[in-house]
Amino acid sequence: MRIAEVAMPVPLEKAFDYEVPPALAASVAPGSRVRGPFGPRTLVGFVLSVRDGEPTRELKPLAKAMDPEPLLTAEQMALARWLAVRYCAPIGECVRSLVPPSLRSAMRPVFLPKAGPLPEPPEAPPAGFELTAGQSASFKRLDALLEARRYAAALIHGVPASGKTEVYLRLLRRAARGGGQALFLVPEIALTKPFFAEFSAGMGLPVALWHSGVGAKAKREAWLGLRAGSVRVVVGARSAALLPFKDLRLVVVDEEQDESYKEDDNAPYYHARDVVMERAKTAGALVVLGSATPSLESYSLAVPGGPVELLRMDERVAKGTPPPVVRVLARRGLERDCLSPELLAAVKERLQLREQVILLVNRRGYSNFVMCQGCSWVARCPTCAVAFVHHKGAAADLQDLFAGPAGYSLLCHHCGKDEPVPAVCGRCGKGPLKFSGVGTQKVVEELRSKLPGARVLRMDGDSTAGEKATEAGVWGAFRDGKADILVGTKLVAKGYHFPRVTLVGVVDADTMLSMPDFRAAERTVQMLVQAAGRAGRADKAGLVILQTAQPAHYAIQSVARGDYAGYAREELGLRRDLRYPPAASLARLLFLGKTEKATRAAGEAVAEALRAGSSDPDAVLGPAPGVHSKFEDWWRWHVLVKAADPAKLAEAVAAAKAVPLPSGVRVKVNVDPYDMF
DNA sequence: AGCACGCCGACT
DNA sequence: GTCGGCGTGCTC
Ligand SMILES: [Zn+2]
Ligand SMILES: [Zn+2]
Repeated sequence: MRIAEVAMPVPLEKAFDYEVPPALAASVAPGSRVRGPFGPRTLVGFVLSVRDGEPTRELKPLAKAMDPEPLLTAEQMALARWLAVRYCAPIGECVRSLVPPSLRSAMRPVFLPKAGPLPEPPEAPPAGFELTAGQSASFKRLDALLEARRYAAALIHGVPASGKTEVYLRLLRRAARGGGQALFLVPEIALTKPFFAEFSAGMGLPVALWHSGVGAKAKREAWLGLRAGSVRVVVGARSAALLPFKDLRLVVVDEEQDESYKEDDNAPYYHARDVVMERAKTAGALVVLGSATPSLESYSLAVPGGPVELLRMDERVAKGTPPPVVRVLARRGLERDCLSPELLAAVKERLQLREQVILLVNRRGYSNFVMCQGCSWVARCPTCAVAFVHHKGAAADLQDLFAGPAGYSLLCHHCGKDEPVPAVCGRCGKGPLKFSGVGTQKVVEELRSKLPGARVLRMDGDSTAGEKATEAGVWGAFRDGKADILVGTKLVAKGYHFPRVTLVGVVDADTMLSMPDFRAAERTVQMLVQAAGRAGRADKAGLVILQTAQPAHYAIQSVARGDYAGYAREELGLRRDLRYPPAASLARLLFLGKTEKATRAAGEAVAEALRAGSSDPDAVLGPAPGVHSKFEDWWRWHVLVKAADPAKLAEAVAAAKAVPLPSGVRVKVNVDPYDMF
């Protein structure tokens, strides 16, 4: 009997065997879209493999082959299997993620177009462009790697405005010659209409656009065109990493540290950078990663003799421009005002020059950390090294245990450790301790009183649906010069540039360093370097003034010295000691339930089972309530599992999935997560 | 995830 | 006496 192994679009680990009726045998192959009975209903799934043999159980026959040819390529089927293993995700969901919804379950057959005549990109770059020495050296090296037509990966570590984009453009154009295909990954936030228009014009041949907002028809056209090889260049956000290619030769990942490349909401929880590197290996293509602040994931691979080649671009294109300056203002945290006299003076000076200022303030809510105002010690979990969060008795039963004077306690959101609030500093034994950071409201009030007459806009950026419109209004008003100072929670906004901003003030770097997340320092460094790159103009150096009570912190020191390599070395050492990515593999098992009791019980049961069955119980952390302990009526608790490598992690995750959960509780498994809240 | 089957409460 | 609540279990 001919048997087809079929992945159905359900969140189940396994695939299902079906009998292939002789009439369908000719059109059922790996990658074929097929319809078959599934319990009481019928579903459209994808064939993983076909074999002849004796069934070990009674099989139902497939009802139909949907298309004349397999919709998915062999490479895509292999990719689906890789996704399922790498991210501990159900195979059906992995296959599903590779097909746009309009093609996934279409009842009409999908005909694959044949590639027509292929337009060639213009050989010569547009005139009037002289590359800098740094651009030229990077381009030459990368072009040689591209010409070799073998798998290779390179990381361009280039200061902001070093002209990485021009290097990408020339490489992409080269890759698209002779039938080749190229993928340009761009962070969601940078993928604007003007950007796409300029990029398409620069390429000199049709470019497909791919992101979540692209309509069904355009997606279908792009997907089929790439599959056939007639579409040669595609620019897209995260999900473009999952597109089909006929002859992939180059992938460029711009701003490779950008967290929008990680799918953190739905299975498969993939990282686009990992996906394109895997695909480039099979296709024999070149991957170029670019960043001013490389992720530790990439940077740790870009060592001499390592799998990624490091290229540096330290020189800015506009050579006359003075480099941005980062000034560290040490504060003790005792001050009543949140804006130091030095910062205020700098703001005043910029306003007199009719320039603009952005003051960055962290979002509040999860930023209630505990810091000593005497010695700047921060209360951190001894096992996780993550800042404790100062909680107003979250769970009633916890409150009973640790009813301090005011019913507060310290909670580690990684492992769930719960401690009474200390009376004195854990380092100097004195104090006083302070319990919260600064909010935008307070900064605005202070500006009003100390700089009367300055036009101030405030942006809290909770980015809820209702606030999207007002948010755009604020960014627009600031760009149009309707205010001098923007007090906000983020530095970049989709489609906005602020050439008149010459000063970025980071009001409270300590809050960012003390976010309850093992990546807090990495994010702080990236934000500060990006801020420095964004402030300033062609004729004027940008200035970043950051206020911190921890001027000696390794992250702050590295930024002040402009020593990213030093920072990365230090951080990587810590990640190794504490077994966090990229030095180890990490899974976040997020439990979602309608009642807190059941949700927590699920976490407890799984954590207990994992610890009992493991020779390394310290590798299991939690359960702990999420930083967002409840979202849209769902309670959230999580368990973290660490492992030396992905294979060991997969074993632990499999064991976790075998634990029966209380009814009404779901679990989401996120491997190497970025979202820890 | 769906979808059916199951066994207890309050309706015509 | 049935209609329907959603707990539990299975899907080749
Ligand atoms: Zn102290
Ligand atoms: Zn902890």
